[in-house]
Amino acid sequence: MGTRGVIGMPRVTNADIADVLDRLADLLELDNADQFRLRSYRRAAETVRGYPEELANLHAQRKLTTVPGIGKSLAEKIAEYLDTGQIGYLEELRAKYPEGVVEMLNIPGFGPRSAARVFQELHISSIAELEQAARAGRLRTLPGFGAKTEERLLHNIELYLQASERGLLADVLPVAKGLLAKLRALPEVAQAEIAGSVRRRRETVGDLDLLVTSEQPARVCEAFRGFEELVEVIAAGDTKVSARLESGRQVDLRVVPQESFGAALQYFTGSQQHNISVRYRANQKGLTINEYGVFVEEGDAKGDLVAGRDEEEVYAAIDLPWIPPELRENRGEIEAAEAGTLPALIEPGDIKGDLQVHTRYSDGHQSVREMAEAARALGYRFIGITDHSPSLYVAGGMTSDEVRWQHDEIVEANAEYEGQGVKFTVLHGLEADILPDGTIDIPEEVYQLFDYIVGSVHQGFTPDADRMTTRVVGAIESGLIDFVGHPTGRVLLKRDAYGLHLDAVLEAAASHDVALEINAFPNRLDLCDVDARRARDRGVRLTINTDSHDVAHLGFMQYGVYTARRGWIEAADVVNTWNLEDLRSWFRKRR
DNA sequence: GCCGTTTTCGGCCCGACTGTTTTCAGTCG
Repeated sequence: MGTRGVIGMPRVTNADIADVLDRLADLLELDNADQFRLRSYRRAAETVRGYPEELANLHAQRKLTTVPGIGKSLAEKIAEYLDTGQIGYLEELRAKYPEGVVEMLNIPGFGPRSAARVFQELHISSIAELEQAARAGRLRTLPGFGAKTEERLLHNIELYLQASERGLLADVLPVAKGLLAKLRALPEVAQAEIAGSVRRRRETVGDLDLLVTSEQPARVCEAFRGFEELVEVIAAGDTKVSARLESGRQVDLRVVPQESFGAALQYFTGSQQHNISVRYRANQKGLTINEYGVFVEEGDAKGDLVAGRDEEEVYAAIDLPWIPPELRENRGEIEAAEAGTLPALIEPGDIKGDLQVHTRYSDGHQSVREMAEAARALGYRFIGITDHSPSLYVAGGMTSDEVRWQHDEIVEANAEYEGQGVKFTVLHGLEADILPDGTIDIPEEVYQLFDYIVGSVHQGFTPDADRMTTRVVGAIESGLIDFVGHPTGRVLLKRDAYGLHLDAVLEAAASHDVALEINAFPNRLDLCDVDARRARDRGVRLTINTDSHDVAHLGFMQYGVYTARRGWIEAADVVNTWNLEDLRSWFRKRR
């Protein structure tokens, strides 16, 4: 932030712009701005983060205000940022509130009103100073702050400093399912579901939301508080419990009556922006929606309940079909639902095989045969073995001799399957390095043995987006590779994507009919949802693969499918949902 | 801040829990 947008500097991405808008919103909160004005900034940030077109391009065409939620004022600020790398208004606010005060907003239970007050009235401008003041009992001099507030604050500062970060979906989902099973086993519980971002299958999640229906909500809350997984109860009433897991992750349980289940599930699934749009739409129709149901609006009196038992009913009340949770990000799903153009999303069962799998020939843990058998057990029709090419020494890249031995093994396995009448095929692929000079690491003398080639970047990362783009586009145009593995190189919670001009990559992929991978490994999920959607919109084919290095990894396929669903992807867009014959003839086109 | 087949002004989603302010503001989701 702050220095982008200057000629010759890395291109400003939508994510950069979204970050700036969020930072503006943080500062405006401290400044006690009107809540609706604030919402405009937050909403715009979320829209921009998921927007399929680069705002930098739109700005060049003077079309920023075509983005929903961006009017004259925000367009000017975004334009200023794109042109100069700065926003005067943002700098003004920054001068007013030190960075340390903005950071206080991250402390649980300590919001903008509190942060602004301790700064203005006690001149506290960092979390360290805040902690000192609380210890010294100086905060209670402020009206509304008591000893208990100080005590809680100190505890919450500890929590923030331990940074209970977002977690990978694959780490949190099993925990959520475990808690769900325990809730379902309670005699007072009628129905229980996971809600929140976990249900929307976001790639990383913060809190965990659980929803239960019961006639005896207080008893359910009581029982939940006793779960051994909870190390601390943050807040607890008769219908709601907030607690913390040992990992530091917060869990929120809500209990509602059965007739409200659908309304509550819809509400607690979010996203917040999706719900705002849903409720606004309800208001337009003379209805009001809360977590207990859809009601006819009748002034101040509680109107008649018209829906709420299940989600279908809730959406039907506002004349929409049910919308899959993965799409509920306010990225056009409501408009698509209204127009009857929601995608028929890909499902895990559509996948017929995994096309990126490693064995002991490079850095995998098992043999070709063991991986094949594990894939068969999953009900697949084929598996593609793709060990590393020679230049990736660190990962045991194969020599040409090893490629031949592996090939013999695969031929033998296939012969055996055929002899037994088993409809299962092992494909021989290669994960070839796209080298820093743009060439692709394929041993020429064995090239003809491969059914297909995956091109991936593993070394020579550079922050120079132009050079990275040239490399990847060059690989696509070489005619040698069938798809690009983990195209942006990001590692969730660890490493950002190397800068890549995705538009150029998509254009090349579309015109050369090269697919892009959605790598299903839980810390990659690369392409991400938004990029996958952009690819699909450009007519680029996709493939979802686990990049397994162990039989246990084959089960990661579900996470790739979730990401694809969040990217509005249908089965036909994904080459490994095709029949083996169709897939093979697509591979052969290139040979 | 944005937005407009009821509006270019006046709307903008809604409720639970906490601490302390005896009627509510702040925070969160």
